[in-house]
Amino acid sequence: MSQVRPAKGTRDFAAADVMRRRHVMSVLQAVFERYGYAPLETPSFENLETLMGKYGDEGDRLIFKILRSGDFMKSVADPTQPKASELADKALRYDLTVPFARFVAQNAGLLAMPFRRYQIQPVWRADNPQKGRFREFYQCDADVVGSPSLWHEVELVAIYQRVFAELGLDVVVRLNHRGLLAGIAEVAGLGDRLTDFTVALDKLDKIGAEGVRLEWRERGFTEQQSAALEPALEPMTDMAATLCRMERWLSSSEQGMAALAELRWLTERVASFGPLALDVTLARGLNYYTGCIFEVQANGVAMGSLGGGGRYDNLTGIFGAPGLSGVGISFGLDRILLCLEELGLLPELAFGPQALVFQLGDQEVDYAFRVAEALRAEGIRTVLYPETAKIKKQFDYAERIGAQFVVMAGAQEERAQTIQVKNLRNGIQSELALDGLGSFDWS
RNA sequence: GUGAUUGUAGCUCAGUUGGUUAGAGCGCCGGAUUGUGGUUCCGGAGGUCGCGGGUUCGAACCCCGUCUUUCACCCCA
Repeated sequence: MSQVRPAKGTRDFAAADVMRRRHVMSVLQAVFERYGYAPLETPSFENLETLMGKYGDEGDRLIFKILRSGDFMKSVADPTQPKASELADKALRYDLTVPFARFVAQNAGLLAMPFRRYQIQPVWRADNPQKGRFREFYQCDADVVGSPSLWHEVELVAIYQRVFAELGLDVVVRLNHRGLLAGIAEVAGLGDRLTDFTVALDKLDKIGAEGVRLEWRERGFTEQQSAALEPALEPMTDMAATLCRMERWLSSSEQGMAALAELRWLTERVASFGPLALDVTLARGLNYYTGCIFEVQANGVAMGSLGGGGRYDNLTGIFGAPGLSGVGISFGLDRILLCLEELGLLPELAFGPQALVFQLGDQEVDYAFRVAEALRAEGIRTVLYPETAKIKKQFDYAERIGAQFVVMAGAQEERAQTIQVKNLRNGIQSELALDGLGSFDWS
Protein backbone atom coordinates (compact mmCIF):
# COMPACT_ATOMS: atom_id res chain seq x y z
CA MET A 1 0.00 0.00 0.00
CA SER A 2 1.18 3.45 -0.78
CA GLN A 3 2.22 5.40 2.27
CA VAL A 4 1.32 8.78 0.85
CA ARG A 5 -1.75 10.19 2.50
CA PRO A 6 -3.07 13.56 3.57
CA ALA A 7 -1.65 14.95 6.80
CA LYS A 8 -3.23 13.89 10.09
CA GLY A 9 -6.68 15.30 10.59
CA THR A 10 -7.04 16.50 7.00
CA ARG A 11 -9.02 15.01 4.15
CA ASP A 12 -9.29 15.03 0.39
CA PHE A 13 -12.69 15.79 -1.07
CA ALA A 14 -13.56 13.85 -4.20
CA ALA A 15 -16.15 15.14 -6.66
CA ALA A 16 -19.19 13.80 -4.78
CA ASP A 17 -17.90 15.30 -1.51
CA VAL A 18 -17.26 18.64 -3.14
CA MET A 19 -20.79 18.73 -4.53
CA ARG A 20 -22.26 18.04 -1.08
CA ARG A 21 -20.10 20.68 0.55
CA ARG A 22 -21.05 23.22 -2.08
CA HIS A 23 -24.71 22.44 -1.53
CA VAL A 24 -24.54 23.24 2.19
CA MET A 25 -22.31 26.26 1.61
CA SER A 26 -24.72 27.64 -0.94
CA VAL A 27 -27.58 27.42 1.57
CA LEU A 28 -25.51 29.28 4.15
CA GLN A 29 -24.36 31.88 1.67
CA ALA A 30 -27.86 32.50 0.41
CA VAL A 31 -29.27 32.98 3.92
CA PHE A 32 -26.39 35.22 5.00
CA GLU A 33 -26.87 37.39 1.94
CA ARG A 34 -30.62 37.48 2.39
CA TYR A 35 -29.98 39.05 5.79
CA GLY A 36 -27.72 41.63 4.25
CA TYR A 37 -24.32 40.28 5.24
CA ALA A 38 -21.45 41.03 2.86
CA PRO A 39 -18.70 38.51 2.12
CA LEU A 40 -15.20 38.80 3.55
CA GLU A 41 -12.11 36.65 3.14
CA THR A 42 -8.99 36.99 5.25
CA PRO A 43 -5.56 35.36 4.90
CA SER A 44 -4.96 31.76 5.93
CA PHE A 45 -2.33 32.90 8.39
CA GLU A 46 -1.92 35.89 10.67
CA ASN A 47 0.88 37.33 12.71
CA LEU A 48 1.27 35.10 15.74
CA GLU A 49 0.59 37.88 18.25
CA THR A 50 -2.73 38.60 16.53
CA LEU A 51 -3.99 35.17 17.55
CA MET A 52 -2.15 34.37 20.78
CA GLY A 53 -4.02 34.96 24.01
CA LYS A 54 -7.44 35.30 22.38
CA TYR A 55 -8.66 31.76 22.97
CA GLY A 56 -7.39 30.97 26.47
CA ASP A 57 -4.39 28.82 27.40
CA GLU A 58 -5.91 25.72 25.87
CA GLY A 59 -6.53 27.65 22.67
CA ASP A 60 -2.94 28.88 22.44
CA ARG A 61 -1.77 25.28 22.57
CA LEU A 62 -3.99 24.39 19.63
CA ILE A 63 -2.82 27.19 17.33
CA PHE A 64 -0.75 25.91 14.40
CA LYS A 65 2.42 27.98 14.48
CA ILE A 66 4.50 28.59 11.39
CA LEU A 67 8.25 28.32 11.73
CA ARG A 68 10.13 31.54 10.94
CA SER A 69 11.57 31.63 7.47
CA GLY A 70 15.33 31.45 7.08
CA ASP A 71 17.46 30.84 10.17
CA PHE A 72 14.68 30.23 12.65
CA MET A 73 17.13 29.71 15.53
CA LYS A 74 18.54 33.21 15.15
CA SER A 75 15.98 34.84 17.43
CA VAL A 76 16.24 32.18 20.13
CA ALA A 77 17.84 33.44 23.32
CA ASP A 78 18.34 30.07 25.00
CA PRO A 79 18.77 27.25 22.44
CA THR A 80 18.04 24.60 25.07
CA GLN A 81 14.65 26.18 25.79
CA PRO A 82 13.33 27.89 22.68
CA LYS A 83 10.02 29.70 23.07
CA ALA A 84 7.20 29.37 20.56
CA SER A 85 7.19 33.12 19.96
CA GLU A 86 10.91 33.00 19.10
CA LEU A 87 10.64 30.13 16.65
CA ALA A 88 7.41 31.21 15.04
CA ASP A 89 6.09 34.60 14.07
CA LYS A 90 3.03 33.56 12.06
CA ALA A 91 0.18 31.15 12.69
CA LEU A 92 -2.68 29.55 10.80
CA ARG A 93 -6.10 31.03 11.37
CA TYR A 94 -7.75 29.38 14.41
CA ASP A 95 -11.21 30.82 13.85
CA LEU A 96 -12.85 33.53 11.78
CA THR A 97 -13.90 35.89 14.55
CA VAL A 98 -10.49 37.14 15.62
CA PRO A 99 -9.25 37.82 12.06
CA PHE A 100 -12.54 39.64 11.49
CA ALA A 101 -11.97 41.75 14.61
CA ARG A 102 -8.48 42.54 13.34
CA PHE A 103 -9.93 43.58 9.99
CA VAL A 104 -12.55 45.79 11.61
CA ALA A 105 -10.02 47.48 13.90
CA GLN A 106 -7.80 48.16 10.93
CA ASN A 107 -10.61 49.57 8.76
CA ALA A 108 -12.83 51.05 11.46
CA GLY A 109 -12.88 54.47 9.85
CA LEU A 110 -13.91 53.11 6.46
CA LEU A 111 -16.72 50.79 7.45
CA ALA A 112 -20.35 51.81 7.70
CA MET A 113 -21.40 50.94 11.23
CA PRO A 114 -23.04 48.68 12.13
CA PHE A 115 -20.93 46.53 9.82
CA ARG A 116 -22.05 43.02 9.01
CA ARG A 117 -20.06 40.39 7.20
CA TYR A 118 -20.16 36.67 6.52
CA GLN A 119 -17.12 34.52 5.96
CA ILE A 120 -16.80 30.90 4.81
CA GLN A 121 -13.22 29.66 5.05
CA PRO A 122 -11.15 26.86 6.55
CA VAL A 123 -9.58 27.14 9.98
CA TRP A 124 -6.88 24.99 11.55
CA ARG A 125 -6.41 23.55 15.00
CA ALA A 126 -3.55 21.34 16.23
CA ASP A 127 -5.97 19.04 18.02
CA ASN A 128 -6.08 15.26 18.01
CA PRO A 129 -8.75 14.14 15.55
CA GLN A 130 -11.86 12.28 16.67
CA LYS A 131 -15.49 12.07 15.66
CA GLY A 132 -16.53 15.36 14.07
CA ARG A 133 -13.18 16.89 14.88
CA PHE A 134 -10.53 17.66 12.30
CA ARG A 135 -7.34 19.67 12.15
CA GLU A 136 -8.61 21.50 9.09
CA PHE A 137 -12.30 22.37 8.91
CA TYR A 138 -14.60 25.05 7.56
CA GLN A 139 -16.35 27.63 9.63
CA CYS A 140 -19.15 29.76 8.26
CA ASP A 141 -19.57 32.93 10.29
CA ALA A 142 -21.90 35.89 10.34
CA ASP A 143 -21.04 38.82 12.62
CA VAL A 144 -22.21 42.37 13.23
CA VAL A 145 -20.05 45.00 14.91
CA GLY A 146 -20.76 48.55 15.92
CA SER A 147 -24.12 48.11 17.55
CA PRO A 148 -25.17 46.90 21.00
CA SER A 149 -28.73 46.32 19.80
CA LEU A 150 -30.22 43.03 20.91
CA TRP A 151 -32.11 42.89 17.63
CA HIS A 152 -28.94 41.41 16.16
CA GLU A 153 -29.18 38.52 18.58
CA VAL A 154 -32.77 38.04 17.46
CA GLU A 155 -31.70 38.04 13.85
CA LEU A 156 -28.83 35.61 14.38
CA VAL A 157 -31.10 33.11 16.11
CA ALA A 158 -33.43 33.49 13.14
CA ILE A 159 -30.55 32.74 10.79
CA TYR A 160 -29.67 29.60 12.74
CA GLN A 161 -33.25 28.36 12.59
CA ARG A 162 -33.70 29.25 8.95
CA VAL A 163 -30.50 27.51 7.81
CA PHE A 164 -31.16 24.30 9.69
CA ALA A 165 -34.79 24.24 8.63
CA GLU A 166 -33.69 24.60 5.03
CA LEU A 167 -31.20 21.75 5.44
CA GLY A 168 -33.84 19.59 7.11
CA LEU A 169 -31.81 19.15 10.29
CA ASP A 170 -33.60 18.84 13.62
CA VAL A 171 -31.69 21.06 16.05
CA VAL A 172 -32.11 23.01 19.25
CA VAL A 173 -30.54 26.42 19.79
CA ARG A 174 -29.20 26.68 23.31
CA LEU A 175 -29.02 30.10 24.86
CA ASN A 176 -27.27 31.62 27.85
CA HIS A 177 -25.64 34.85 28.98
CA ARG A 178 -22.18 35.45 30.35
CA GLY A 179 -23.60 38.08 32.71
CA LEU A 180 -25.87 35.44 34.17
CA LEU A 181 -22.91 33.18 34.90
CA ALA A 182 -21.02 36.11 36.40
CA GLY A 183 -24.06 36.95 38.53
CA ILE A 184 -24.21 33.40 39.87
CA ALA A 185 -20.51 33.55 40.72
CA GLU A 186 -21.18 36.84 42.50
CA VAL A 187 -24.05 35.67 44.68
CA ALA A 188 -22.20 32.45 45.50
CA GLY A 189 -19.15 34.43 46.59
CA LEU A 190 -16.77 32.87 44.09
CA GLY A 191 -14.61 35.94 43.64
CA ASP A 192 -12.72 35.77 40.35
CA ARG A 193 -13.14 32.00 39.98
CA LEU A 194 -15.73 32.32 37.21
CA THR A 195 -13.91 30.02 34.77
CA ASP A 196 -13.42 27.19 37.25
CA PHE A 197 -17.12 27.38 38.00
CA THR A 198 -18.33 27.43 34.39
CA VAL A 199 -15.95 24.84 32.94
CA ALA A 200 -17.27 22.27 35.39
CA LEU A 201 -20.89 23.38 35.05
CA ASP A 202 -20.67 23.09 31.26
CA LYS A 203 -20.21 19.32 31.64
CA LEU A 204 -23.50 18.78 33.46
CA ASP A 205 -25.16 16.92 30.59
CA LYS A 206 -22.10 14.68 30.27
CA ILE A 207 -21.05 13.89 33.86
CA GLY A 208 -24.26 14.63 35.77
CA ALA A 209 -24.89 16.80 38.84
CA GLU A 210 -22.78 14.57 41.08
CA GLY A 211 -19.87 14.84 38.64
CA VAL A 212 -20.10 18.61 38.58
CA ARG A 213 -20.14 18.81 42.39
CA LEU A 214 -17.09 16.57 42.49
CA GLU A 215 -15.25 18.68 39.95
CA TRP A 216 -16.09 21.88 41.85
CA ARG A 217 -14.56 20.31 44.93
CA GLU A 218 -11.47 19.28 42.95
CA ARG A 219 -11.18 22.80 41.65
CA GLY A 220 -11.05 24.05 45.22
CA PHE A 221 -14.53 25.37 45.94
CA THR A 222 -15.65 25.16 49.59
CA GLU A 223 -18.71 23.19 50.71
CA GLN A 224 -20.42 26.51 51.33
CA GLN A 225 -19.69 27.79 47.85
CA SER A 226 -20.72 24.51 46.30
CA ALA A 227 -23.99 24.55 48.20
CA ALA A 228 -24.62 28.12 47.07
CA LEU A 229 -24.27 26.97 43.45
CA GLU A 230 -26.88 24.20 43.76
CA PRO A 231 -29.67 26.10 41.96
CA ALA A 232 -27.54 26.06 38.81
CA LEU A 233 -27.85 22.26 38.68
CA GLU A 234 -31.63 22.15 38.71
CA PRO A 235 -33.43 21.04 35.54
CA MET A 236 -34.44 23.81 33.18
CA THR A 237 -37.23 22.31 31.13
CA ASP A 238 -39.54 25.32 31.25
CA MET A 239 -37.96 28.54 30.04
CA ALA A 240 -40.33 30.95 31.81
CA ALA A 241 -40.06 29.07 35.09
CA THR A 242 -36.27 29.04 34.85
CA LEU A 243 -36.18 32.78 34.28
CA CYS A 244 -38.37 33.42 37.31
CA ARG A 245 -36.27 31.10 39.45
CA MET A 246 -33.06 32.83 38.34
CA GLU A 247 -34.53 36.27 38.99
CA ARG A 248 -35.32 35.30 42.57
CA TRP A 249 -31.90 33.73 43.04
CA LEU A 250 -29.88 36.60 41.57
CA SER A 251 -31.95 39.53 42.80
CA SER A 252 -28.94 40.90 44.66
CA SER A 253 -26.68 40.86 41.59
CA GLU A 254 -26.91 43.81 39.28
CA GLN A 255 -25.16 42.12 36.34
CA GLY A 256 -27.16 38.95 36.87
CA MET A 257 -30.44 40.85 36.73
CA ALA A 258 -29.33 42.81 33.66
CA ALA A 259 -28.45 39.56 31.89
CA LEU A 260 -31.80 38.05 32.83
CA ALA A 261 -33.61 41.07 31.48
CA GLU A 262 -31.83 40.64 28.17
CA LEU A 263 -32.58 36.92 28.07
CA ARG A 264 -36.24 37.54 28.85
CA TRP A 265 -36.49 40.16 26.11
CA LEU A 266 -34.69 37.94 23.62
CA THR A 267 -36.54 34.70 24.34
CA GLU A 268 -39.88 36.46 23.94
CA ARG A 269 -38.91 37.38 20.41
CA VAL A 270 -37.15 34.24 19.16
CA ALA A 271 -39.17 31.44 20.78
CA SER A 272 -41.43 31.14 17.74
CA PHE A 273 -38.54 30.67 15.25
CA GLY A 274 -37.79 27.11 16.26
CA PRO A 275 -36.63 24.86 19.11
CA LEU A 276 -34.94 26.98 21.77
CA ALA A 277 -33.53 26.12 25.17
CA LEU A 278 -32.43 28.45 27.92
CA ASP A 279 -29.51 26.59 29.42
CA VAL A 280 -27.67 28.08 32.36
CA THR A 281 -24.98 25.41 32.05
CA LEU A 282 -23.91 26.58 28.60
CA ALA A 283 -20.53 28.27 29.03
CA ARG A 284 -18.53 28.18 25.79
CA GLY A 285 -14.80 28.25 26.09
CA LEU A 286 -13.85 31.32 24.16
CA ASN A 287 -13.14 33.92 26.77
CA TYR A 288 -13.93 36.99 24.70
CA TYR A 289 -17.71 36.55 25.00
CA THR A 290 -19.41 39.02 27.33
CA GLY A 291 -23.16 38.86 26.63
CA CYS A 292 -25.56 36.34 25.15
CA ILE A 293 -24.01 33.08 24.03
CA PHE A 294 -25.44 30.49 21.65
CA GLU A 295 -24.80 26.92 20.75
CA VAL A 296 -26.57 24.61 18.29
CA GLN A 297 -27.07 20.95 19.06
CA ALA A 298 -28.38 18.32 16.63
CA ASN A 299 -31.11 15.96 17.79
CA GLY A 300 -30.78 12.27 17.04
CA VAL A 301 -27.05 12.31 16.33
CA ALA A 302 -24.14 11.99 18.73
CA MET A 303 -22.12 14.97 17.65
CA GLY A 304 -20.53 18.02 19.22
CA SER A 305 -22.13 21.38 18.62
CA LEU A 306 -22.93 22.34 15.03
CA GLY A 307 -22.35 25.98 15.74
CA GLY A 308 -21.83 28.57 18.39
CA GLY A 309 -21.52 32.25 18.95
CA GLY A 310 -22.24 35.17 21.15
CA ARG A 311 -21.67 38.81 21.95
CA TYR A 312 -18.25 40.24 22.60
CA ASP A 313 -18.17 43.81 23.86
CA ASN A 314 -14.57 44.71 23.22
CA LEU A 315 -12.86 42.26 20.92
CA THR A 316 -11.75 45.01 18.53
CA GLY A 317 -10.41 47.00 21.48
CA ILE A 318 -7.38 44.75 21.77
CA PHE A 319 -6.58 45.66 18.17
CA GLY A 320 -6.88 49.38 18.83
CA ALA A 321 -10.51 50.10 18.04
CA PRO A 322 -12.33 50.34 21.39
CA GLY A 323 -16.02 50.88 21.91
CA LEU A 324 -17.31 48.54 19.24
CA SER A 325 -19.68 45.87 20.43
CA GLY A 326 -19.97 42.81 18.23
CA VAL A 327 -22.10 39.71 18.06
CA GLY A 328 -21.81 36.73 15.78
CA ILE A 329 -22.52 33.10 15.10
CA SER A 330 -20.54 30.30 13.52
CA PHE A 331 -21.59 27.17 11.66
CA GLY A 332 -19.36 24.08 11.59
CA LEU A 333 -19.68 22.98 7.97
CA ASP A 334 -17.96 19.62 8.42
CA ARG A 335 -20.08 18.60 11.39
CA ILE A 336 -23.25 19.69 9.63
CA LEU A 337 -22.27 17.49 6.69
CA LEU A 338 -21.55 14.54 9.00
CA CYS A 339 -24.98 14.92 10.58
CA LEU A 340 -26.75 15.19 7.24
CA GLU A 341 -24.89 12.12 6.04
CA GLU A 342 -25.65 10.09 9.16
CA LEU A 343 -29.33 10.96 8.83
CA GLY A 344 -29.42 10.31 5.08
CA LEU A 345 -30.48 13.86 4.32
CA LEU A 346 -27.94 14.61 1.60
CA PRO A 347 -29.33 14.71 -1.94
CA GLU A 348 -27.48 12.88 -4.70
CA LEU A 349 -25.94 15.65 -6.72
CA ALA A 350 -24.86 15.17 -10.30
CA PHE A 351 -21.32 15.95 -11.34
CA GLY A 352 -19.12 15.06 -14.25
CA PRO A 353 -20.15 14.84 -17.88
CA GLN A 354 -23.65 14.16 -19.19
CA ALA A 355 -22.46 12.71 -22.48
CA LEU A 356 -19.55 10.59 -23.71
CA VAL A 357 -18.81 10.75 -27.43
CA PHE A 358 -17.36 7.46 -28.68
CA GLN A 359 -14.31 7.35 -30.83
CA LEU A 360 -15.02 4.81 -33.57
CA GLY A 361 -11.98 5.04 -35.80
CA ASP A 362 -9.07 7.19 -36.83
CA GLN A 363 -10.93 8.36 -39.93
CA GLU A 364 -14.05 9.27 -37.95
CA VAL A 365 -12.67 11.10 -34.95
CA ASP A 366 -12.64 14.53 -36.55
CA TYR A 367 -16.40 14.41 -36.92
CA ALA A 368 -16.76 13.07 -33.38
CA PHE A 369 -14.73 15.97 -32.04
CA ARG A 370 -16.88 18.42 -33.99
CA VAL A 371 -19.97 16.84 -32.44
CA ALA A 372 -18.45 17.11 -28.94
CA GLU A 373 -17.81 20.81 -29.47
CA ALA A 374 -21.34 21.30 -30.82
CA LEU A 375 -22.72 19.63 -27.67
CA ARG A 376 -20.60 21.85 -25.43
CA ALA A 377 -21.89 24.88 -27.32
CA GLU A 378 -25.37 23.74 -26.30
CA GLY A 379 -24.27 23.61 -22.66
CA ILE A 380 -24.04 19.82 -22.48
CA ARG A 381 -21.15 18.60 -20.30
CA THR A 382 -19.35 16.41 -22.83
CA VAL A 383 -16.25 14.23 -23.02
CA LEU A 384 -14.75 12.74 -26.19
CA TYR A 385 -13.25 9.29 -25.64
CA PRO A 386 -9.61 9.94 -26.42
CA GLU A 387 -8.75 6.84 -28.44
CA THR A 388 -10.28 4.19 -30.63
CA ALA A 389 -10.93 1.55 -27.99
CA LYS A 390 -13.28 -1.36 -27.92
CA ILE A 391 -16.93 -0.40 -27.65
CA LYS A 392 -17.29 -2.33 -24.40
CA LYS A 393 -14.51 -0.32 -22.88
CA GLN A 394 -16.04 2.95 -23.98
CA PHE A 395 -19.45 1.97 -22.58
CA ASP A 396 -17.84 0.97 -19.29
CA TYR A 397 -16.05 4.29 -19.11
CA ALA A 398 -19.31 6.14 -19.71
CA GLU A 399 -20.86 4.31 -16.74
CA ARG A 400 -17.87 4.95 -14.55
CA ILE A 401 -17.83 8.68 -15.08
CA GLY A 402 -21.59 8.89 -14.60
CA ALA A 403 -22.44 9.97 -18.15
CA GLN A 404 -26.10 9.34 -18.86
CA PHE A 405 -25.72 9.42 -22.64
CA VAL A 406 -23.30 7.97 -25.13
CA VAL A 407 -23.02 9.55 -28.53
CA MET A 408 -21.98 7.70 -31.65
CA ALA A 409 -20.77 9.93 -34.43
CA GLY A 410 -18.87 8.02 -37.10
CA ALA A 411 -18.75 7.81 -40.87
CA GLN A 412 -22.42 6.93 -41.30
CA GLU A 413 -23.56 9.80 -39.12
CA GLU A 414 -21.20 12.21 -40.78
CA ARG A 415 -22.68 11.45 -44.19
CA ALA A 416 -26.15 12.14 -42.83
CA GLN A 417 -24.99 15.01 -40.57
CA THR A 418 -26.60 13.28 -37.60
CA ILE A 419 -25.61 11.60 -34.36
CA GLN A 420 -26.83 8.53 -32.49
CA VAL A 421 -27.63 9.15 -28.82
CA LYS A 422 -28.17 6.27 -26.40
CA ASN A 423 -29.64 6.90 -22.97
CA LEU A 424 -27.86 4.47 -20.65
CA ARG A 425 -30.60 4.62 -18.03
CA ASN A 426 -33.36 3.26 -20.26
CA GLY A 427 -31.49 1.93 -23.28
CA ILE A 428 -33.42 4.11 -25.71
CA GLN A 429 -31.43 5.23 -28.72
CA SER A 430 -32.33 8.26 -30.84
CA GLU A 431 -31.00 9.79 -34.02
CA LEU A 432 -30.55 13.56 -33.93
CA ALA A 433 -29.74 16.07 -36.63
CA LEU A 434 -26.48 17.86 -36.02
CA ASP A 435 -28.23 21.22 -36.04
CA GLY A 436 -30.93 20.06 -33.65
CA LEU A 437 -28.86 18.98 -30.63
CA GLY A 438 -30.31 21.67 -28.37
CA SER A 439 -33.89 20.51 -28.75
CA PHE A 440 -33.14 17.06 -27.29
CA ASP A 441 -33.86 16.44 -23.62
CA TRP A 442 -30.43 15.76 -22.11
CA SER A 443 -31.66 15.27 -18.54
C1' G B 1 -1.02 17.16 25.71
C1' U B 2 -3.29 12.12 27.99
C1' G B 3 -5.43 7.09 27.29
C1' A B 4 -7.16 3.11 24.22
C1' U B 5 -7.39 1.27 19.22
C1' U B 6 -6.12 0.31 13.91
C1' G B 7 -2.58 -0.79 9.72
C1' U B 8 -1.62 -7.46 5.01
C1' A B 9 -2.82 -6.50 -3.23
C1' G B 10 -6.31 -0.69 -6.10
C1' C B 11 -10.84 -1.98 -2.42
C1' U B 12 -13.04 -5.31 1.53
C1' C B 13 -10.76 -8.84 4.36
C1' A B 14 -8.45 -14.19 5.62
C1' G B 15 -3.68 -15.73 7.38
C1' U B 16 -3.70 -21.71 12.83
C1' U B 17 0.84 -22.52 19.02
C1' G B 18 6.18 -18.10 15.45
C1' G B 19 7.82 -22.63 10.52
C1' U B 20 9.22 -23.50 3.45
C1' U B 21 7.14 -19.72 -2.00
C1' A B 22 1.52 -14.63 2.30
C1' G B 23 -4.20 -16.14 0.18
C1' A B 24 -9.63 -15.04 -1.28
C1' G B 25 -13.56 -12.06 -3.29
C1' C B 26 -14.25 -7.76 -5.96
C1' G B 27 -11.63 -4.53 -9.13
C1' C B 28 -7.70 -3.94 -12.97
C1' C B 29 -5.12 -5.59 -17.77
C1' G B 30 -5.21 -8.97 -22.20
C1' G B 31 -8.01 -12.51 -25.25
C1' A B 32 -12.70 -15.12 -27.11
C1' U B 33 -15.44 -10.14 -29.32
C1' U B 34 -12.70 -3.38 -33.83
C1' G B 35 -20.43 0.16 -34.67
C1' U B 36 -24.26 -1.16 -29.58
C1' G B 37 -21.55 -2.64 -23.31
C1' G B 38 -23.23 -4.80 -18.52
C1' U B 39 -23.54 -12.13 -18.85
C1' U B 40 -20.03 -16.10 -19.50
C1' C B 41 -15.29 -18.43 -20.35
C1' C B 42 -9.78 -18.37 -20.70
C1' G B 43 -5.22 -16.03 -19.43
C1' G B 44 -2.31 -12.23 -16.72
C1' A B 45 -0.29 -8.35 -13.70
C1' G B 46 -0.22 -6.61 -8.81
C1' G B 47 2.19 -7.21 -1.77
C1' U B 48 9.26 -3.26 1.20
C1' C B 49 2.80 -7.46 5.55
C1' G B 50 2.70 1.20 7.77
C1' C B 51 7.97 2.43 9.02
C1' G B 52 12.50 1.59 12.18
C1' G B 53 14.86 -1.30 15.74
C1' G B 54 14.97 -5.84 18.87
C1' U B 55 14.12 -11.24 20.41
C1' U B 56 14.66 -15.96 17.62
C1' C B 57 17.75 -21.08 13.81
C1' G B 58 13.28 -18.71 11.74
C1' A B 59 8.66 -12.94 12.57
C1' A B 60 2.70 -10.70 8.97
C1' C B 61 2.42 -13.07 14.07
C1' C B 62 6.34 -11.75 20.11
C1' C B 63 8.84 -6.96 22.39
C1' C B 64 10.19 -1.54 22.01
C1' G B 65 9.88 3.02 19.36
C1' U B 66 7.52 5.87 15.59
C1' C B 67 3.79 7.34 12.00
C1' U B 68 -1.26 6.67 10.81
C1' U B 69 -6.78 5.29 11.64
C1' U B 70 -10.78 5.32 14.86
C1' C B 71 -12.70 6.47 19.74
C1' A B 72 -12.54 8.89 24.44
C1' C B 73 -10.38 12.79 27.87
C1' C B 74 -8.83 18.00 27.78
C1' C B 75 -10.93 21.44 24.82
C1' C B 76 -13.93 22.60 20.84
C1' A B 77 -17.05 23.61 14.97
